[in-house]
Amino acid sequence: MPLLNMPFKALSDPTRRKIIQMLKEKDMTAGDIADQFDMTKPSISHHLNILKQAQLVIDQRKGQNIYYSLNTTVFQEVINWFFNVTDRRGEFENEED
Amino acid sequence: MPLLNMPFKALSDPTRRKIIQMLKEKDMTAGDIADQFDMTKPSISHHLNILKQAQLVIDQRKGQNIYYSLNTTVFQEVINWFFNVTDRRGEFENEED
DNA sequence: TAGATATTTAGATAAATATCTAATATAAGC
DNA sequence: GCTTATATTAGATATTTATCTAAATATCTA
Repeated sequence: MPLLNMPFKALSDPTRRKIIQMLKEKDMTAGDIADQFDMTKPSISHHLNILKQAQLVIDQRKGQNIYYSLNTTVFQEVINWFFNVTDRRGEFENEED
Repeated sequence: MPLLNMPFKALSDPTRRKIIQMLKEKDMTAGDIADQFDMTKPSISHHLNILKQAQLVIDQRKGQNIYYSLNTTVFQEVINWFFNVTDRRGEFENEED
């Protein structure tokens, strides 16, 4: 099954895209992330889990907090998919997906 | 509402991504597209409609056939979203979405 | 205009998704 | 060890989505 399916699915939700953009600025705890949304913590936790499964973010516990940060490697693969479609291409051919 | 939401949603489905990649190679009729999938024509028609609403494809009737082709302008905006996240950036800032 | 071909629209349904509340886990501090 | 703070897991529910069959629309041709 397509490697890129999970990241594409993960990025199809506006809340998750916003989380990505927040993490671009700085690493954040789950709680700090949740505070930025009009949504319960379990809901945000669910979104973070989907981002994590798609390998778009990494989590790391520090004491009571769990810090989330971006994992840009998968983004590169998604960008390559777009390059392939628009013919502008990255470094390597990518017939994936 | 985020301008990029529809294209992101549209691209979250593997069938639709495959259609995009087929259209990258050449313009195709709805029927020819449907033939490449193990799925009914109405289902493909539905997928084509979602791609059209997201402005990722354009359709044009020619006689009995309706030809679909890529509309790369919106792809560029999506790519810019990724550039913004990965800090590699396109030509303009894009705080959209 | 009747029949054939290409495609979409309508309506139904099963599966996936986003969200909530309540309960559980994990760590820190007294 | 108990209490508080942070975060996740479990379970329920409403909405969205992908898919199908059947019906409708549009175009061509004889």
